Amino acid sequence: MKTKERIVATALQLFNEEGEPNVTTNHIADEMDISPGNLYYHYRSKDDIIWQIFQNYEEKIRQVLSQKNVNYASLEDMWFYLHMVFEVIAEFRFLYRNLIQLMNRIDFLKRHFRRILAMKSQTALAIMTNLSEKNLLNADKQTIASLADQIALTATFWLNYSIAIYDDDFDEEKKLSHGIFHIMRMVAPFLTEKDKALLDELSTQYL
Amino acid sequence: MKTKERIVATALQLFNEEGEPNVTTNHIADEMDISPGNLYYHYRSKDDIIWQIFQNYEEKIRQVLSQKNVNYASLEDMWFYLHMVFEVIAEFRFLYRNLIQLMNRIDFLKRHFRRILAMKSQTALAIMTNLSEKNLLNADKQTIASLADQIALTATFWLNYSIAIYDDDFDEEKKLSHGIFHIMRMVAPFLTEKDKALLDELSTQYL
DNA sequence: GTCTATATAGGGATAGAC
DNA sequence: GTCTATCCCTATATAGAC
Repeated sequence: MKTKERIVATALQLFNEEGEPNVTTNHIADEMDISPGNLYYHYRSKDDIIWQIFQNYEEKIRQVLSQKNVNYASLEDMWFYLHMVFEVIAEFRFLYRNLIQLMNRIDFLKRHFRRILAMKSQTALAIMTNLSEKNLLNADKQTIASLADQIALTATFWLNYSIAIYDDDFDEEKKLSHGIFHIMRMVAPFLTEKDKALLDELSTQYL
Repeated sequence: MKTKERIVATALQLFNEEGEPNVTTNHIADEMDISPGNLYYHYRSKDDIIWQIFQNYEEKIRQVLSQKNVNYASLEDMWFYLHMVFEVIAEFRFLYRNLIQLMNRIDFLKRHFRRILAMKSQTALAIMTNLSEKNLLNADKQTIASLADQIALTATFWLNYSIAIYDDDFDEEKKLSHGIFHIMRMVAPFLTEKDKALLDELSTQYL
């Protein structure tokens, strides 16, 4: 791996572990065993590094959110969608932990994140509309629209919520699947009896 | 107002306006036309000021969340509850904007906020259980429990969500009532027809 | 209680040699 | 591309006079 890529990889790791405000450019250079000057040869500023990480994030999340090649036709598909979204969020969790501050500091990031958030909502809406048309989800348009927003909000802030509410050493992996179940339970009242049962079964298996 | 109180009041105002990380102790002193030295005579550190503000917040939110003197018996009561919660959140919104960072920095704050969050969930649960027993809310226990958590999560992060999603100059007041409606729409599918109609009416009035 | 002056520390970032 | 050395700036916090 080239130095330029290593900087981004190391920064991401440290940001996720320590929180972006607690990680200085010197820390990053130290961790990589390079000099601070070298780091600044590759990136003009700390925000430049963050911006590069964000672009990597954006590429990944867009792939998940573009519905082109997938036809969501069952509850499992929705499950799958949520799982992928939460995976990407976990990989770039520092972005979500300090979202407002980062958006205020880096204007590009604000605009791009806003668009991604809208996409999340739209994708959730598309999936549920699809399920509704297949009679797998029994809810009117208004309810579905409201659920879609709610799913986007919950996915975005679930990690913060679980940090706020659980003990610190609570297993990372569990937090994620807990979040997915949390969302599925919001949808549960509108599922068919068969899918409700499936969800209950999965609950006992995973939680 | 004594200087000690003015410091807290000014700090709260600046934190809310500029974001806590962007406000230094010098800014606070400047804004008050006192010297930085004087500020440090009254408070040992910046975190000490934040801790004092937090205690003021805690007192207010506990009053809202203690259900002792209120018997929630109608949809309007729930509305009222949400309104009061959102008011307090708005008054201390800087806490919510940088929640994770502040919790990591100030250990007391973490523990206390955790307890308050649990109370929010419990109060929402109590209200809805009450409504359910009066047949104003038609949902099973599992659904109600899930809704209660969802309400606590949404109330906590609604402000961040609206900052993330809306234009910056979007009216503060509207953001709040928008959040209340958002929560009410989550509950709507389980309301009586009469209350659903009431909600729709209020929607057209307020949004 | 309040001021002025200052210590201390650390972070972001650059210059110039190699 | 990489290093060393260093500059600049700002933030928290303290000392000591009034």
